Amino acid sequence: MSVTIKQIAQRVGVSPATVSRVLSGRGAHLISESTRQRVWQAAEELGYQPNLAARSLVTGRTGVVALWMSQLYTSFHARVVQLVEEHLHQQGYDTLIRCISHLSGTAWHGMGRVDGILAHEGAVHLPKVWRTLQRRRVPLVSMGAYVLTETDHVGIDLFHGAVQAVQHLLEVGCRRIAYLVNAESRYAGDARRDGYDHAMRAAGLAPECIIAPDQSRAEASLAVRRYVQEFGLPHGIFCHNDEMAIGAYHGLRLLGVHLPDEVALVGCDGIEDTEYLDVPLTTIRQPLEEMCQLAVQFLQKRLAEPQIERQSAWLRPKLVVRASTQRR
Amino acid sequence: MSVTIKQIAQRVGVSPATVSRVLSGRGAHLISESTRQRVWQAAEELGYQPNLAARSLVTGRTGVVALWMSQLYTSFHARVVQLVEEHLHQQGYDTLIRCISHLSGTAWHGMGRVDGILAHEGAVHLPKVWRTLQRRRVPLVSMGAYVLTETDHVGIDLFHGAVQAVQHLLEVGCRRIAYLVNAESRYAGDARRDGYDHAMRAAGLAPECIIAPDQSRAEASLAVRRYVQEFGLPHGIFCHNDEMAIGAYHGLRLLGVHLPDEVALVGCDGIEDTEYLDVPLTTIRQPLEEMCQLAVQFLQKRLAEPQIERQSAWLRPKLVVRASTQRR
DNA sequence: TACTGGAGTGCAAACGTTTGCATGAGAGCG
DNA sequence: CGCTCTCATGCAAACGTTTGCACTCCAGTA
Repeated sequence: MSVTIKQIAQRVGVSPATVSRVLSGRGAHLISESTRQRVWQAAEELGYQPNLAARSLVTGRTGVVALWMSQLYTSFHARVVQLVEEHLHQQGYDTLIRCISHLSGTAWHGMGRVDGILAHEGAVHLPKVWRTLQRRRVPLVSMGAYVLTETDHVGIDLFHGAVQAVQHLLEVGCRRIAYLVNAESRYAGDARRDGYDHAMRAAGLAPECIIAPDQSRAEASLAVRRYVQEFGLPHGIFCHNDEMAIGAYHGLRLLGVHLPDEVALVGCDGIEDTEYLDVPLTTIRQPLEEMCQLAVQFLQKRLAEPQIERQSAWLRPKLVVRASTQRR
Repeated sequence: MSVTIKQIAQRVGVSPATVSRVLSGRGAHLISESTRQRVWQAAEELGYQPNLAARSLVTGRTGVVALWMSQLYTSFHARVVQLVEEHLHQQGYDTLIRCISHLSGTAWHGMGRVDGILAHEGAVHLPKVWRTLQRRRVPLVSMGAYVLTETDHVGIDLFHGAVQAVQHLLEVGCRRIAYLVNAESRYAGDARRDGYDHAMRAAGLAPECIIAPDQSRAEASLAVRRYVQEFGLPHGIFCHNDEMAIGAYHGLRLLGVHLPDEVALVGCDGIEDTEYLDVPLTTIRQPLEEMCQLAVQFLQKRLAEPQIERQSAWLRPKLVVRASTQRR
């Protein structure tokens, strides 16, 4: 059906081996200039496309990297996908995407399809999954705020991010500062939570939590309204992420609360949406460009030299001050 | 290095053919119950994982589908990716993602890696790309508002969407209604534009355009401000998409214009962000769930029976009325 | 008893590459 | 002329599956 190197070989009058050496690039320097040209031309004319399965079978490489995402709901995640895909593409890899949030089982058939895995956030933390990966020795880079330190990883230091957020709120005069978080993230060794607690205690203040059942805007909005009705208005709210911050913003608006004079609000992650609200939100921006680039770089290094020791980087997020914390 | 069917065959005391029949599932019914069990057990014990390259080589199938996205910036695109990945996963396929916006060249090496392609929006319209696909006879489903009708496709009828938007604006009393669009989309046979023009002329009104250099919020905001300063305030604005609508909202707010009393605003696509603004935006919601599901279904059908005739569906978007067009 | 048929299994040939090793032809040198 | 060395190429064995065909039993039937 499709064109093979044999057909090209026949047409040019050389052996398949020669054609392979020219077209795969691996042995092109061994072949004479004139033969090389004739092979390229024949390949062009016949519309040759290499059979990648056959190539993989013998080389053991696929040229594909899997990107495991813990979720894929928001523009934040879209941005990660975009950046990773872009960098992988530049390095000649294709990107296989796999979203963990709606998995039927833990077993993944397609591991043999990829040369390595980039895992964002918790995608890879399930002990069962992690053990499987270890057993099969799949090159893996974990990245994001919630990272697996047993393997190569690029972390975002959101402990520090949370500390910055709280300190900023203290500076603009807040004393009662609440932390808005979803029920799940509350316990999972969450660095934001730890940073918040740490900064509050350092300031001699009592931490308090507003807990929403999930990370959706709607639930965040609801949770904030309930909380305010029961416990009164805090001076400031630090939110687990920007999505929840937008929910909080929404909830406060429904209550007729004025930002930033009555409540100061800080989000986390740095998505574009918080910038376009009537009162743009102060946030902690994650350096996603750097993270994605570094993660791809780590993986590539690992693929080239499997035996090198563990690669690790921690990136600092940056406080971006906007109207939601700027009091007159 | 890794476990093969030969090793399993040896351990169980049968031929590789038998093992293959059991584990691939393709010939399992031919094999006796007891042998089948022994093979499964041995495979389990040895931690067998099939070599997918070898399998692909002989079957000609890969179990991977490519998703071509025209862009990947917004939550709208994230949602498409998520839905497609979910449906493909359910059908046993892995998803290879490829974003067209930052391509180095038109040639794609990895076509042989996939069984078929799902292309969202303009991803596949370049004549060169389209011809290549035709030549290679890659199963292809085009989907979105801007669709390739020469192949299987699931379209969103945004001509009708735009008509609904304009009619709605007319109903709430607008006469001067402008269309906010980016420079590129302006000419590309854009259905929104055509629908807008059609509805305006049907109402005996003159179309007018606000043109931004690109689809970004920032440029949309700027374009609207410039336009208003030069030509005065229209009664209503229909925006090419929600991102631009948010930009317009932002621009109008900077001008101190009040929504919806001074200007009524309608977006397009139906992303979540427009719902959480201080004045939630009326929009035209695309039925993405249905689109993605249908697209996957079409592709599957095509893969099962390559010779069937062209599959086509057109879905109607839905007007979602919110505060930005509800005058008191 | 001889024949038919089906159930269970094995043999061996693909599938399209890559690559270690061998080969042959010249060229350069003494 | 004979030797060595390099350059360009070919040979053939992998890589791990799947699958058409053939074979062997054994039970059922005439």
